[in-house]
Amino acid sequence: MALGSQEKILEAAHSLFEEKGFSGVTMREISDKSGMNKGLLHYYFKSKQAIFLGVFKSVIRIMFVNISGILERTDIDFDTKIELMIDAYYSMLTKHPKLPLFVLSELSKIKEFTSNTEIPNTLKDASKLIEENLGKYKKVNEGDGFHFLINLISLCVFPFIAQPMLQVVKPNKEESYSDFLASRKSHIKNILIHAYK
Amino acid sequence: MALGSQEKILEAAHSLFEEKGFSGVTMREISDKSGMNKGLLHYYFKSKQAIFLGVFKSVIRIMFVNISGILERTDIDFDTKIELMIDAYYSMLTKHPKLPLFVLSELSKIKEFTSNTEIPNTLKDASKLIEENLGKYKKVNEGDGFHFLINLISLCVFPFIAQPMLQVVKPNKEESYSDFLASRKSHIKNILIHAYK
DNA sequence: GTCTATATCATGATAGAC
DNA sequence: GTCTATCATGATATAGAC
Repeated sequence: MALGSQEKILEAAHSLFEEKGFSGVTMREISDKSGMNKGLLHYYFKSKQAIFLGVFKSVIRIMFVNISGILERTDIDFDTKIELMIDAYYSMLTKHPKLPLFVLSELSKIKEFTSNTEIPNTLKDASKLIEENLGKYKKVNEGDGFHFLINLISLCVFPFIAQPMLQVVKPNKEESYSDFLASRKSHIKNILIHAYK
Repeated sequence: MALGSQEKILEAAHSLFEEKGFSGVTMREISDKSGMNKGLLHYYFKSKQAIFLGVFKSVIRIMFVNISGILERTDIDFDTKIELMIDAYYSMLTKHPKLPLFVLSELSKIKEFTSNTEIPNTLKDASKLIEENLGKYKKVNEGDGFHFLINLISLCVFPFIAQPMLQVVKPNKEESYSDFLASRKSHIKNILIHAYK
């Protein structure tokens, strides 16, 4: 798959921004990593912020695309839905372990140009699905649908974003941190299913 | 409490770094916010990194000081320990909601000068306490002590650091996000106590 | 200890040749 | 579309007067 110049720029920018954040990356670095001339960056994008926005929008989609699909399904029971959502998060996190920390970190810094972006709209779509799909399961108490979702996401995502800190604290050094993360998958399923039974 | 020049610099730097990250802050900003002359910054600290390191060390201490104390206690039972630890995290997070995201984000970027810092040592201290104190409770399965600790931290901390994203997704708009966070406190206690019973 | 002045370099962005 | 050259600015850091 031969990438066009614009794609090359976005791809290089993606990996750089994800690693160092918006203000930690220079146009020169994006130019070097993508192999594209510095002038070209400004031919395709009017500014550094514009490149960042392009990256950020695609990254948000990666974060939510699998999960939305599962939330929408009505042909499976509660326990299966839990399993599939955890699988979906793990699939995303295994492919893109640094992605959630990047998104959350940048989102907390962006104040000025939040309104310029379509980010909130992309997110808001998930909001209805939560209420509609989780609310009707008897095992979830009235109004606890959102708690449930947050619990699931917290238990899956946090150990990934806190890896740099937790792998230092981890007691059993014979087991690698990625093995530990993998072992958590069934652990999380058990906890959630028991907690809501 | 009159602050010395060095403290003024660190205090201003703390709030700026926490908000915008290492590379998002300039020496000029620290100078302006602290009211200290730009030249003075270099009189007290040899570089921007040195200021950052001073801030980072104090911030790590804030994150762990309360929790370590509770882990060390042997005069209380399992359920009480859960409650106190959640209270300790909530106390810390309410005072410093942006602190964990800042620490984790910077920690994931720091590669080069990790070894120069004492950060890992500060963290490693918590490691022993986990095994020694949680391992002897019968309710925790063999080897699940670390899982338990990660669950507790994930459920407490993640909703704070993901606030910019989750408050957009949140379905019940009548309830504020901080009210939701507060209501989670008892929710988390219930889940953890039930899950390990 | 505090300040001004300045050195040195890197930054994002533009203009214009090809 | 692609490239070079350059601008204007802002960055960290230093030297030295007071």
